[in-house]
Amino acid sequence: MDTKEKVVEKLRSKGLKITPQRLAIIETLEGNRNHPSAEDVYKELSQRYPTISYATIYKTLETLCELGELMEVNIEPHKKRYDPFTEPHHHFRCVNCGKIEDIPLEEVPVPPVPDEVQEKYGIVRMCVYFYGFCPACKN
Amino acid sequence: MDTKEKVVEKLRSKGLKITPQRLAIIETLEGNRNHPSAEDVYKELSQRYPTISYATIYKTLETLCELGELMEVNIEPHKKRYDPFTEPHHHFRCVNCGKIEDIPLEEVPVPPVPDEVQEKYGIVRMCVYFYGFCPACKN
DNA sequence: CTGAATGCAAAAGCTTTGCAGCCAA
DNA sequence: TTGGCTGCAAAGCTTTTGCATTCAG
Repeated sequence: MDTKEKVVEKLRSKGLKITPQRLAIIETLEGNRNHPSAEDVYKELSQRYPTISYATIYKTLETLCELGELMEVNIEPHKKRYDPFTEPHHHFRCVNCGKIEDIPLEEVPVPPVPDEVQEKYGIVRMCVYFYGFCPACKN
Repeated sequence: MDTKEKVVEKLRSKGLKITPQRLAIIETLEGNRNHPSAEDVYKELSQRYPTISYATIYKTLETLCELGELMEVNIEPHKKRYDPFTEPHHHFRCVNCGKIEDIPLEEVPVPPVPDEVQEKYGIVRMCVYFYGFCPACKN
């Protein structure tokens, strides 16, 4: 995700409205590396905005995904997580404690998709998920 | 997944019971390359076994996963799918029609996880998901 | 002013659970 | 005989939807 200012700019350029709720959600996400779920965002915001609703959270998160400012991380069955860090990278999930971490491309290099495959399937996205025991849980 | 006979053998060796429902589920899965969901299995079996329940389906699918005879495929955000073909391979999902296909390792080779990463995270599983437009939907 | 966004409540979709009765071993 | 399994119904959890109200532009 870009800076708050740039995201606001992008919203405006698409004719979307800058509401206090959207601003708050963007602020919560800016620089967030915790892969928050909708619930995480709701819990954090409901202190400041007691009347904010899940409907608004979900719709705004979807909007930000459509703008390319946010990525869905479906590493957990039945719960979407969101990642404001949209540069290509992998994800890891601890099967013991559930913690999710980024794994940089450099740590696990993945060669580009061969042209035939790219052509055959019109690949638009590739997700690599790792499961294991995080350093803290390896005991 | 192994052949029906071997899976039955494995169940028996773990002290688990061979029920008609479990047999039917195993039969449905044997050689199935469609990545069925619990609902798919239920719909197929409820003709033959009108009283079979989702509870039984889900529990049996979980049991087979624990035995290593089945793999969860979480390529779809809100629906678990199951794959009896447990050799390493990738998955593709058409963002238009939802069709799921296997992509063999040979088509998109992925180098082994580097030792440092393997050590640091105790990786037990790696999933690679591709999204795009299947040949039929590229129009 | 006006259409888009919000928030509530209800519903939807998938999965899990509690429990009484049943059956494989 | 008996502990594990089944099936029903209910509940759980996340996400979506309908709609009246509110508000940004």
